Amino acid sequence: MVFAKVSLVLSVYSLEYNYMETKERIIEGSMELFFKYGVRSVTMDMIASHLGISKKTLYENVKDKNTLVEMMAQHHFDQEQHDLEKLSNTTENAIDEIHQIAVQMKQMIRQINPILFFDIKRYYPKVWQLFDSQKYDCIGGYIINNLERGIKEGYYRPDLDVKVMMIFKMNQVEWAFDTDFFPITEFNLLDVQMQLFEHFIRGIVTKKGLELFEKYKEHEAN
Amino acid sequence: MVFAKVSLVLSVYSLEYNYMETKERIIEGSMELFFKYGVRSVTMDMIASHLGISKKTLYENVKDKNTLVEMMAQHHFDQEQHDLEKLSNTTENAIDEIHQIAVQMKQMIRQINPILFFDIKRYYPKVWQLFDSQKYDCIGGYIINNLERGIKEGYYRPDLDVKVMMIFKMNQVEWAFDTDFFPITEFNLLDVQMQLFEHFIRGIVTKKGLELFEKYKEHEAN
DNA sequence: AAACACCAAAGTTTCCTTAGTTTTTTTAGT
DNA sequence: ACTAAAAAAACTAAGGAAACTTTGGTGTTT
Repeated sequence: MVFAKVSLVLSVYSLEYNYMETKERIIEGSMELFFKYGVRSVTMDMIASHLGISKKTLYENVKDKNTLVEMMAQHHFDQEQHDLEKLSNTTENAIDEIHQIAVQMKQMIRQINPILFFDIKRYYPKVWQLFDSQKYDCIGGYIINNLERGIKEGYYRPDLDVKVMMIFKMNQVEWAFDTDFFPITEFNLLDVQMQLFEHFIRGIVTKKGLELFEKYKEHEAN
Repeated sequence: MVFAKVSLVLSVYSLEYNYMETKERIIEGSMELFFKYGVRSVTMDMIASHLGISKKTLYENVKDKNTLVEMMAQHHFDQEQHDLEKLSNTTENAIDEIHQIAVQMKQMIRQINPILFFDIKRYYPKVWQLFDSQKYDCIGGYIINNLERGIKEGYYRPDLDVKVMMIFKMNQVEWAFDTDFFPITEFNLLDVQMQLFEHFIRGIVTKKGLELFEKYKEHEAN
């Protein structure tokens, strides 16, 4: 009787194992490898092997490597966006919010081998461009909202041109990922980004905002 | 009249008994083969043959191979849990208990071909994930109880963060099964796990606890 | 800068095995 | 003898492993 119950539960669970699952698995699995080793050094054979499927099956689900990289990047971008959107509703103020953005960026940079950005930019320039424009639409809008929120709350300087600041910030992030300026062998990507992020914040806050920011920084250090 | 009634009851009873018996046999029988040869190399034909039933009968009781792997894993997990729960009531103290856990783990590893874990993780990732979360709920809780018991009895250090230790221990076990770190061709899985288990115990005990642990170790060597 | 050679990896194809299903044969019970 | 159930055998489709072909990135030479 009890045993039959368990068996029933497991049967229902098994039904989810279908087509969408395979594609999702492929994206997640390839993302793990790309994050760890970059794109160029991860072969399609490796991905198939990692997933326990044949190359044939992989190609039945994915047109080619280029498409896979796109899908992976889109997936990651969507996730990132989703995480950002959650912050608007769960943070107390603009400083808390921008501080959480920094924390999230830190986590992302920790789990991604910097060679990933290099590889995509160089070998998959279309993918790079695709997300370059999406970035301005989505994340850019998000930054503008945060800036406006901070101005309203009195934490950011009221004379900020929010559009200029948005463009500046987004270019700064991209610029700091550029290995021409900050060669990987000389600079720690995480350090560079965090340095520039703090610099940006310090440039936009009021006295009141700075005090609050220092508090959050202190809280994070403990 | 009465005779006809009894006969009906017995028929219903034996039908239920037969059904449960077959499914149980299938799980136990497939578990024997999976433990010995892993999952991938054990075919449904082999299982049917091993059990002396036809493939048709096998599929009348089990939806598909995926479901069978899940059922087998659940069955094994339940057994493991049951065995663990018995230890709380039959052991004299926390050291005795954790020592018995080590003994049980040793027995389990002895009877399982390591390729089983590899196969499930790679080819049945959903099954792997299913039991990953269950692990933290059940076995994690059990470890915390043992740690709290040991602290109360004076065998474990009172400043232990039991939650941190639980998560650490569970991740350690999983990590030691990872063939990326410990290739099967170079390492004996049992040795690795026992080494790490002893190291873990030595890290949590008081002086008093260590003396007692040494006693149990000595007793086991004889 | 262009041409060339090399070779690993992307992408494709082939052959085989196995999961799952169906049909045929055998067995057991009445 | 009859029938239902189970076993054995045959079948189909899908997926895996391996082999094969093509491509593109890189290095060398002119």
